[in-house]
Parts: sequence; structure tokens; C-alpha cells
Amino acid sequence: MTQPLAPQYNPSSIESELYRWWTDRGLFSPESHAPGSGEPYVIMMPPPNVTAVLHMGHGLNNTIQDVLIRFERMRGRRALWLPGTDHAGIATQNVVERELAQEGLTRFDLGRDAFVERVWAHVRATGSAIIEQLKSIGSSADWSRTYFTLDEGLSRAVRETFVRLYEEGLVYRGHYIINWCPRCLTALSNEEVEKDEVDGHLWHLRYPLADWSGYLTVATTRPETMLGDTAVAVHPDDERYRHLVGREVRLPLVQRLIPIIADAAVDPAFGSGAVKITPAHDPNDFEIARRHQLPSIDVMTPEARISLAAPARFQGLDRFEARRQVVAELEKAGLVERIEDHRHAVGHCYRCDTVVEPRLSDQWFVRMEPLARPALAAYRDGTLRFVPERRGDDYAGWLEGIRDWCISRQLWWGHRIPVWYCDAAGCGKVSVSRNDLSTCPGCGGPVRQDEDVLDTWFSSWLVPFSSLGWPETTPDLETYYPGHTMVSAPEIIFFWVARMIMSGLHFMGGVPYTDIYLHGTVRDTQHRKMSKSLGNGIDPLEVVRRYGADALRYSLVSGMSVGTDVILDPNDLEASFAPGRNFANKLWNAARFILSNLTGATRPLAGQRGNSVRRSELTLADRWIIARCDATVAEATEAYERFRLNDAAAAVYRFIWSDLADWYIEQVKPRLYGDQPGGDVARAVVAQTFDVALRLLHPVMPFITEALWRRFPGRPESASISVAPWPRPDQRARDPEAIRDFGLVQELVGAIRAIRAEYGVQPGQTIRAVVTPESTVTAAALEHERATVIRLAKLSALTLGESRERVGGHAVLSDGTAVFVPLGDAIDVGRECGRLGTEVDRLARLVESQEKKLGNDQFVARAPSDVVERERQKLTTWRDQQLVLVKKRELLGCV
RNA sequence: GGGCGAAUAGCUCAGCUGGUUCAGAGCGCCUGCCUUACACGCAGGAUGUCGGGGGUUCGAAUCCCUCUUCGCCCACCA
Repeated sequence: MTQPLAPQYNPSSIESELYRWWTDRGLFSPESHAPGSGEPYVIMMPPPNVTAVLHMGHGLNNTIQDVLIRFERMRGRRALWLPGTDHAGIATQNVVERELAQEGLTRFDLGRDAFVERVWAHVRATGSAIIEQLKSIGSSADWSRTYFTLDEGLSRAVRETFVRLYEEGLVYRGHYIINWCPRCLTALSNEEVEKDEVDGHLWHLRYPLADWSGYLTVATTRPETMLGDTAVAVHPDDERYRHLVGREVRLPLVQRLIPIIADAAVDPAFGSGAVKITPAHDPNDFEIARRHQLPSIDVMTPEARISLAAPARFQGLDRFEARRQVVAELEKAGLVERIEDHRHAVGHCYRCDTVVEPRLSDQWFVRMEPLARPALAAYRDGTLRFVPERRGDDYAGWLEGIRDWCISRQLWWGHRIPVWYCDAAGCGKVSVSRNDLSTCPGCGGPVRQDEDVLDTWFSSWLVPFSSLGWPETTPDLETYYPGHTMVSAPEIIFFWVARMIMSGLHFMGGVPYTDIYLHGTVRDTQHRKMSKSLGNGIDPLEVVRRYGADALRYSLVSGMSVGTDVILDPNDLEASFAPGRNFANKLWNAARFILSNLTGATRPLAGQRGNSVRRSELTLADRWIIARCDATVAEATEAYERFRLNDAAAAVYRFIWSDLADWYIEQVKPRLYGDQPGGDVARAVVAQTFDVALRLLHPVMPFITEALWRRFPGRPESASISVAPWPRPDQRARDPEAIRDFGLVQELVGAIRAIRAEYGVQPGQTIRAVVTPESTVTAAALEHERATVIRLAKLSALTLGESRERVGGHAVLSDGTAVFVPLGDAIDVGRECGRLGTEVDRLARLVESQEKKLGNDQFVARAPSDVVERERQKLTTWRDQQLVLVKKRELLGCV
């Protein structure tokens, strides 16, 4: 204790200082807090985008990880939480391109090298912002190991991976239909396409037969693609069209003659049963075209404008403008049979929400099936555990239907594909190399490197080992691979989690972690995802400023149960975060009181040392709080272990507020003041239980618990709660009798307080109470805590025995103990009769239904005997209570 | 089109293996208190057909079926 604490906790005045103190001492590095000892425990932080600004999703994700890592750190594990940032190819490139657009420039104006340099400058300027923000919510990651996915080391890992997979035949270049974003001007993987239901139309178009003898109707949702049609397909068994197969239609507007073919992929029941085939703009059509050796005509530019391959009047039109014009012309020609409303899923770019265009192009792919097989096996054999369990089905389902991964991106920001082409006539060698090439290994001539970069996720899927130094065999790699817990969101399973497992198995021979905890999404009260565009976001830093990081963390943790979403109200921060702030303030004030009453080091509660508190020195209340504390240790520990962070927080909250503050501290006060007998015992009990509570709470509320814990007298200056040993349940602390007996004391005080409130007894006025204990045990307990009852119920006297008076307030405790508070004139007899009457009626109903239950032979015969016994006990108790109250009513002369 | 989840107090949610947390917590609301740790507090209180219907069982908020509403994920019927 140095200076007295202010009556109101002010988080901002201590948080940054404490954080600096932690990092100065290197407490977040596993080496420093447990040198060479303890089993490693590793969490890989999902690397935020390097340009990201902290939002609630980060807040939730990182709070969970921090709780887990702090918990395991205190349990003595060599806890490593490894952070990093992701270069985030498309996202970051978009940011800088937008910046350029402000200056009226495009990346093409700068050229590749200058543009990349510009992105680096941007990253260097803003790059550490998200890291600093993560620190301000208390994240105890080992920042000394922070990586960036474009670092030299990780780049080497990326290249090694690409080359090895190529050598194994798992990376290949192919000419396929891929998802193309016409705004980002790049290919996307299937996972990067978000399907949204859109109200569209189904156009039924008439294609005249070549000899003008009739027409064939096709149905399409994208009429503009007809400009690139090279066939019409029907099902081979479709009687309606069988006679047309092999003949030709004249493609309207283009006047190209195209064949009518038969292919089993056509669904005769959909639309007209005839499909226009546009091999360059639809994956199905592409497959059909391959089977029938049809030509592809690409009628769109990368920007999704109509290309030179289409008739001149359409060239240069945007795809949607082209759609209108194509339809208009067809209508004029009488070739539109009808237009149906049609709701269907349309792919959108996950970065810019532009409608994705299927496009035929040369891209690099990873053959996924061989990688997926072991990843699936690791789930099936129980190596991987998902929390919540059902998420494992999502994982397995995706792996089962896995498709090859398109990894090339037509961007400039990212890992350049390590492939060099030789253009020399007669050579044309394609070289895949770990080192940069300047000449062709085949002919010695000049080479040019592939222009494309790799999908961002191609570097992040390696993080569990690339961040530890792979492909080198570093000590870090040997110690911290494999890790343990992955904390992520369900939508990241496919992008990242599953792929990390595949790469881990393939390159390291084992899964990167075993437990996969998938949390929910932060939403507003209308259950909408918080987003910038909706303007329903809550800035975590604003919450930190107003309520403190601990309050933020407490609210996130307690608002979330395993796998459920967290709902916060952006319009009422008070509702969401005041509970956490209030709790912090409660702790602060409890500590203020406790610490001001500790004069020095306290006696140990249990142990062999000479001055240990002996059991015989403990009061009933002491034994009770020690037992409650012990139960809380067990409860919280189990909850943390099971990822039930909300349960852990609730257990500690309950203990601190309801048990320690409301009851124990209130009852122990007289013993703490001055030099009372037993004061040293009281101080020992209150100090020890509060110390334990702070430790149990530390993972959730690290700042305030550290600030208070450090202030205990006798604490070494260097001690930090963040590496204090985790409390363990103690068999000797278990004390069911104390729980029961002190429970009666609490009940009695509550009963008297209720009577006081009921009859408006002035708060300052003391009254008498006469209590008729149901048993000698009850009598002993009440006798023992007589002073407690007197003080907390504000009594002038507490008499155990029968009362001769009649007029007053009556109550009965759960064990049948009768309580009488003589109030004389102050009481309205009629009112008291009514009050007791309601209570008697309530008990009568309980007794009646209980008698029915126990009168049921089936119940008595079939229910387990302990259940039956318990139910009998209940009946007896309720009867006793009822009896007591009935007698009271008689005494009062109620009618 | 397939799969999954949710529905409990005005709000946000606990309630895990059917019976001792069984109808709960916090916020909000009502009444009274500036009781020297805390008004970001203390004490007392009100509020529920546990979404509807059916079933299993001695016993259902809890298990099964079904309906309704909401949400999410997956899907190449153009």
C-alpha cells in the first residue's frame, strides 16, 4: 500500500502503464516467465490484415485468445501466443488504389515497381496501428515474434511450398473457367466468392433454325452472353428435340451458325429444356464444350465490357448495358418468347462486392484432393476437436467436396509466382524455382517471370510453421509445433483453418493444433452483422476509453456462450458495457476496503508453517467463504478448460459480488476494525480469498486484477499476477456443513430485512427478533453468528426460543425455523394475516402436488430411490413450514 | 434445392447427463436508503402459458415428431 485508492476506478489512468510494465518485463514471451519448464501451449493469432482497423470482431476473437493464453500461462505452461499481420493482397491493394484514385491515378500510371513500393510505404506508415490497438485491449501476445506474411522468412516458406507442390504434381497451370472480379481485375478462389440471392429474370430466347424452318427456345439468366454462344444443347433423351440434334441454329444478332448438340448434363425439366452454350463464360458450358470439341468465344474484356469478338455495335458496352441492349434488339426482332422473374444466387467478390464474372483464363491451381484426404482422416480419428462440435461437420463436408484451389491472382501486391518462362524459339521452357532466375536453365536465354502473385491465403495457410522459421529447423519450430488451440470464426474454416491443417499434415507430418474453437459473430440488436457500411458498428477503442479494456472484455466474454453470437446495442453502450465497468468498480472498492485493513503480511490459511491459521480459529462465516472460494476455483477452472468463458466469468462474479462483498466483508467488518480478537484470522481469510478471486478473474480482466493484486502488503515489487500460480481446489476447504449453516444465517437476515421493508421500519431503527430454531444444528449456527444477524438485520436483540408476543411480522426459514419480529402498533394485523395467508396457500399448493407425486405408485416404484427420498424431504419441509405459519395465523387471530 | 442453429422476464442471455440452482442472472422497472469500500452502491420487490401443437416418460424448458418465425452455411438447373 502506497497511496490511498480513489473511490472510483479510472481504467485509463492505469491500463497503458500496466501494459508497458508487462512488456518491459517480457512477461508475454514464454522464455521469460517459465524458463525451460512447463509444457508449451501455443495459440496462433489469426493475423489481422495489415491495414485493418480494430473492430468488435477482432475484439471478440482476441479477447478469447487472450483469456485462454493467460489461463494457461498461470497454470505454468510455456504459453506462446504468436501474432502477425497479413499482407492481404486484394484488400490492401484496393486501399492503396483508392488512395491513388484520389490523386486521379491508377496503378498502371505508376507501373508495377512504383506501385508495390507505394503499398510498402502505406504499410510501413499504418502497419503497426492494428497491433497497437490489440495491445490496448490487453492482448498478451509475444510481440517480439510478430511476423508479416511478406517477410523474407515467410516468403521463403511460400516459395518452398510452391516448388515442392509443383514437384509433387500438386501445383499445376490450367486453362479453365475461374471466378473473375471485373473491378479488382483478378481471379478469385471459390471461397472468395460470396453467393447472394438476387431477384433476376429468366429470358426465353428464340434461336431460329438455320433453314428458317422454325426456332429453338433457350432460357438464360444472362442474355448478353449469347454473343459468345457456340452451340445449343438438349438432353439426348428429350423427345421434343431429338429430331433437331445435329442440325444448326442461326445465332441471333450475330448470325453465326451453331450446332444443336445432345448432352446428358442438360436438365430437360428446366426452362425450355434447351441450353445455350457459352464455353468462355460458364463453367458448365465449358465442360460441355470440351466434351463436344466446341470453340470458345470470349466476348468480354477483363473489365466485363463486350470485347472485339462481338458485333461492333456491342463492343465496349458494360455487361449490364449490353444485357439491356441485347434484350431490346431481340425483342424488336420478336425473338423474346417471355421473361420470367427468377430468384437465383449470384456470386459477388468478397472484397468489393462486384458481381463476379466466370471467365476463361490460364491460372495456377493446387490439386486439393490428396491434401484433403489426411485432413479428413485427422477429423474422423478424433485428432481434431471442434468446439462447438457440430462445426466439424462443416469442415468435413467441405473437404469431402473439395475442388482445386485457384492460387494465382492478377495483382501486384503479394508473393510473385516463382515461375519463369523462356520465350526462345525451340526452347520455351517453364522453370519453377526456389531462387530468382535471370536466364533460362534450358537454353541460357532470357526469361520472364510469371506476372501473377499468389492468393493471400497461400501464405497464411503456412503460418503455424512458417512463423516459427520453417523451412529451417529452428529451436522455435521444434518447441512450438504443433500448437494447441485455434480460435477463429466459422466463416474462416475454409479460407484458413482447413488449409492450415492440410499444409501442416503435408509439410510437417502432423496437424498444427488439436482444438478448434469457433466463436460467433458480433451483431447489433437486430442481429445484423456489425459493419462499416451499415453504420452499426461499435468502436472497441471508444469502449476502452469510456469503460476500460476490462469492461470491454468482460462484456464480450459474458455475452457469449460457446458458439453463439454476441449481441451488442450500438445505440446503448451503457446497456452493454456498464455491467463490466460496475464490476470493475466493485472490485476496486472491495480492494480499497480490504487493503486498507491489512496492516502487513497475513498469516497463511493452510500449511505447515508455525503461524498458519488453525481450523479451530475459524468462525462459521470464515469456513463458509473459504468453502465457497474453493468451489469457485473448481467451477471457474473447469469452465475455462471447457472454453465456457462466460460460465467462468459468472462464477467469479458471483463469488466476488454476492458472497465476498455482500456477505463476508459485511460480516467480518467488526473483526477488522482496530485490534479485535480474531482480527488476524479475519484478515488472513479475506486476503486469501480475495487473492484467489483476483487470480481466477485475471484472464478476463487483466488490468484491474493486476493493479489490485500488486498492492497486497508484502508483495515483491517484481511479482505479476499474470504469472502467479493458478489456484487449485483444496480438499480441506470443502465444508458442506458451513455452506448449509451459514445459508440459514443468510436466510434469517433476509427474512428480517423483508419484514422491515414490508412494514416500513425506518432504516435507522433497531428492532427485536425472536427465532425458534427447528433443530439444535440451526440453533448452534445462529448462536455462533448471533452478532452477524444482529448487525446485518439491525436488531436490538436476538432471542432464540419461543415468543410470548403475538403481534408482529412472521416468517419461516427453509428448515422450518420460525422467525418472529414483534412490531406492536407498527403493524397492521390484517395485512400480516393476508401476507401469511398467501404464503400458507403457496405452501399448501406445493404440499398438495407433492403428495400427489409421492402418492403415485409408478413414481415411487420407478424413480431412483435418492430422487424419491429427496422429494419426501421436500414434502416434510413444506409441511413443517406450512404448519408453523398456520400456527402463527392462529396466534394472530386471523380469520 | 440441401444442411445447421436459435426461439425462456420489457432487453441480452444462462439453464450441460430429464428429477436440488428449475423457472434463473445482468440490464431495465417499482419502493426505501448519501448505513465511512463502492449511488458504477445497499436493502426489498414486481414481471414468464420456457414460440404453437402433438408424443415419449412416474416425471419435460430439457428427449422425439410437427408447424411457425428468425438467422447462418453450402449448392454449376442455364
